[in-house]
Amino acid sequence: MAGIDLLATTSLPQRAFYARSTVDVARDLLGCFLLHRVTGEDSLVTGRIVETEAYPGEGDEAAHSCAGITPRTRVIFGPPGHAYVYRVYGMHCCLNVIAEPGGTPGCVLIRALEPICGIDRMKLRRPAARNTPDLANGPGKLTAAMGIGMDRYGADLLDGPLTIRRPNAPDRFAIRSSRRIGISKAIDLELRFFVADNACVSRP
DNA sequence: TTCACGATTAGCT
DNA sequence: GCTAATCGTGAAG
Repeated sequence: MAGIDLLATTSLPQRAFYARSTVDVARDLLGCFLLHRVTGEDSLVTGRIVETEAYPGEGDEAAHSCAGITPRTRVIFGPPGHAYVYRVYGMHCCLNVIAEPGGTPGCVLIRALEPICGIDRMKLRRPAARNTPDLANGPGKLTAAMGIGMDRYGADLLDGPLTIRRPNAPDRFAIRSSRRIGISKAIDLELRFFVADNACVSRP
């Protein structure tokens, strides 16, 4: 089974992996695997991260943490390696990974996944998807496919139902960058990173 | 209390 | 390419 193989060929990054610059974490998360044990389900759903965006908290007008510590953004100022989940447009959830040492804001938006395990359950949660790449090729799509909701706000990615694992022998792939998508401030910064020529990226 | 606005998606022209 | 759907958040009054 693919799930068992994944646990043998990948490992859980230490806290220090996340306590680095937001841009470094955003680039290094490409090719890593996101695993989720959905409440009420007995097996994991997993996907390979193929697209991310960096939101360095300091000096980035587009970052939510730019507003300072509020009930919604407090987790961004907390220890790294935790999940920042927020709701956009009143209907979709987006998943971020907290980066930088504790106290320094910074997070990485996970924008797209290549579905790996639990594809049948992803399809049930994403009836609008016409094919497998469409299941998680967008920030709102991947949280729906993976069953990730606001109940994962602040979840520790090193210990809990939501984890990220790195390949022990990373395969070589080209990384491309571009401007971030869907924002109106700091639009010139090239802080979006994605795997080149991957069918599951939200846009080439 | 009120109000404007999204780190989006799906469906239609 | 255009737009409706839909509501929490944060800033202003």
